[in-house]
Parts: sequence; structure tokens; C-alpha cells
Amino acid sequence: MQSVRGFCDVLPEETPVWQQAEAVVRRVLEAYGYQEVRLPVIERTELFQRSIGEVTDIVEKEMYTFEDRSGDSITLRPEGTAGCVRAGIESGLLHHAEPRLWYAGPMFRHERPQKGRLRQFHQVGAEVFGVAAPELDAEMIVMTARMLRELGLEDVQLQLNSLGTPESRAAYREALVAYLRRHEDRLDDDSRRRLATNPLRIFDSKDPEVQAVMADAPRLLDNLDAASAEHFAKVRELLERAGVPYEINPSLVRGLDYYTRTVFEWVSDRLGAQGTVCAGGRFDALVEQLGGRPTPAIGFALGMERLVALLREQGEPGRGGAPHAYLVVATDPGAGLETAEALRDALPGLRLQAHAGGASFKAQLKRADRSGARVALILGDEERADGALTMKDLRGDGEQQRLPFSEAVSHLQAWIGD
RNA sequence: GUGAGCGUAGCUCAGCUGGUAGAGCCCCGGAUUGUGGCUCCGGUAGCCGUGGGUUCGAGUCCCAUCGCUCACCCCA
Repeated sequence: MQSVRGFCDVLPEETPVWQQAEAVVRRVLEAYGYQEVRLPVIERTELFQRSIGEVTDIVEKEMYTFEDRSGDSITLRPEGTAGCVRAGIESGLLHHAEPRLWYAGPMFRHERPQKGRLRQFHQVGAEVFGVAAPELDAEMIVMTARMLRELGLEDVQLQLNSLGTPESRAAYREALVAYLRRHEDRLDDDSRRRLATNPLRIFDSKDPEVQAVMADAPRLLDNLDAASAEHFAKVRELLERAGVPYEINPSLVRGLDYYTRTVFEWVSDRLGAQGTVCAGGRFDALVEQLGGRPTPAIGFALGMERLVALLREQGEPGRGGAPHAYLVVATDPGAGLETAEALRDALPGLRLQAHAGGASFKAQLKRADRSGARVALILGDEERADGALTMKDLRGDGEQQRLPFSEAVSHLQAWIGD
């Protein structure tokens, strides 16, 4: 048996890193006033077609789309923003309010798996609605910077761009395509294909001839509408005042149609070809487009698998998980269970692994050692008769000692403390 | 969807121009009757991804197929 392609297990070796990362992300989000929402994993297919865009790669070839038993077309969410906007409109949360929402969970895209890319992957996302001011763009970016810093992430760079309004962007795209059509003979096959699908990406071409053509091409940032240009300048100024370094990437366009104005990405060069850990941007037209009243909005998503990969590559220890104590039972096994339960009653925070089933004393101690527990608690016939426990320090060089149950409890309590 | 590399023990891998499947780690037992780690001794462990072909003989060569990985594309 094997898992479905691109669907992975997170095994106990990795879960501590996940848990720590999730805890940091949650703490920072809540520190900025974000509240958690829990959203369905499935939405109507139409929601994604209308938000992400009909001609994007995601909608055209990457969605897990099914008919349910009543014949409705439903889709496993390929990203979180659409569902979050839908929930905001449906609940009325967006009316006369400026909610700051965050969510976490699995997303699904039917792509060819590779390093940093799974078919089921996990994102933490956050969105703010109802605030158009550039201060919010800057605050959100500064917040992601804080988050990545507190996560201990090294060597990530911030890239920034502005896409302007949908109108100015469409006009620019037309101008760019017109320019490129005039020089089509100098483009390679890849760039000609992009001409129809994603002309802005042609700026990324590695072909020297194509680069020469692009050097004289009109630039998006020079063709922003006045309000967007001013907005972008303000965001840049605020980032500089906050001391958050960034790099302008004119070909940063994001793959989803709904973005407007500010877009940003945190990238690492340690992740192979999929270098983006965290990315987001404004989507001022999306709420209205999905049937809500006009509401500016901005959001971002953080890729958990990529984050965890970076943290593990940096050698983050990922503490936790191992039991504090391992109970060795060298008497009636039932007495082992009783003692274990009594310990749990006395110490709710205790991580105790009680030996179950038969094994030699020696083998049990070996298991105690392997479990990573700091201390072995030994319950034999004599301890049982005396209402005592023998405590053996497995990590230090302390002497083992036989203690009455209540004293053993206080010793354990002191150990759990630190 | 396209391309390349790789599938041998639970894990990491070796296996030469085809000739009876190996190592390390892990696990189990013993040396040590209720004392782990270190050491030593012993043990379990594989339709060599699957199917076909060539051959007296295939882990090894050929074809197909499935899977994994990386890259392109695109993206978290």
C-alpha cells in the first residue's frame, strides 16, 4: 500500500517542528489582532473559477474537481483566499467592519510533485478586509518579517512589486504584448508561448536575445495609474522607515488573477526551484467580483512544508514529544496501570509512558532509554508492597532512589518544571 | 503535460565484463537471576518495483510498465 501521489504523511520525527512553527505563527498573528476562522476544504467549483481566473494554470489544469452525488461540481480548495472571501460575504462579517482573519489547513493542486511542491500542502493564510490604506500593506509585510524572524528563518529575501489597478494592468499588458509582437522574431519558443499566457514572465527569460528585447520593453512600474504609483511609493517609504529591506522585482506577478497593487514574496535560495515560502498581495476588486459590496482587501499565505523544510535544513532541533518518564513494571501488570493512572491524577502535565505487556526487566529499561525519557520509574514487587517507586535518572549521573509515592510525585514535578 | 536520474533487508547503500544475494544501522536474544547507554557474541530479515524478452544461467543486458526524485512549466 502506498499513499496517493503527492499526498504525504508528517511522521512523529517532523511533527515537533510543525507544532513549534504553528505556535509562533499563531502568536504573531494574534499579536496583530487577527482572529482565526475555520473554513471548508471543499467549495463550489465556480468560486475558484470566478476568483482565481478561468485562464490561470490553477483553474485550467490543477484543480481536484468532482461531481458530488447530487451532481454539483465541487472542488478541493487550491488556495484559501477565495473561501475566506466567500465566508466573509456570506456571514456578513465584511459589512461595516474591518475584520482581520487567519486560517490554516490543507490545500490541493494536481501538479507534478517535486521538491517543495506537493499535491496536498498546508498553508497558513491571513486576510484583512475594508482597509485600502498603504499603511496596512506595510504593516502586513512587516508582520510577515517579524514572523519569519521569530521562526528563526535565515536567508530569506523580500521581493516587492505593484500591479496597479485591473484597468492599468490590462492596459499595460496590451502595450507590452503589442511591443513584443513587433519583436516576435527575436523571441524563443518559450517566450512566444508566454506571450499568450503570461507575458510579464518573459522578463524572467534566460535567453540573451530575449533579454535584449526586454531591456527596451515598457515597464509595468512606469505605467501604473497615478493613485497606484502613489500607494506603492508610500508602502516603500513605510518599509524603509521600518527597516525592512526589500528588492523590487518587476516580473513578480503572482499566478492568480485577483491581485491588484502591492504584491510581495519572501523567497529563499535553499529550497530548490520552489523558493517562495510566503507570498501575498492586495485584491481590492475580489470581494465585489464575488458579489459582496466593494471592499478593499489584502492577504498572504505561508507554505508550511517549505517553512518546515527550511527550518529542518537549518537544523532546528524541534524539541518536545519525548516522555518525561517511563514506567518499568516488574510486578503484576495491572498494578502498573494503577500506578500510572495515579501519577497522571497527581501530575496532569506529566508525559508518562507506562510499559505494557511482558518484557524482561532489562528489555524494559532499554525501552525506557530509547523512549528518550529522562527518568525511569521502577515498580517491582517490593515497591508495590511499600507503596513506593524507584526513580532512576537515565540522563544524568544521579543515584537511583526508592521513594514513597508522594515523594516521587514531588520529585517528578520539579523535573517537569524545567 | 515534457525531460532526466533512480527503484536490492525496516533505514542508508554495495553488488565488477551475466555464474548460489552482501555491509552498516535498527530490532531481538545472550555475556549481566531487578538495572539502560559502551563493549563483545549470536540471531531475524529480501518474488533485487512489476511483467515480458535474450541466455545453459539475469540483481546485472534489452523492452514495456508502475513508482520515487529532481528539473521545465507554474506556484505556497
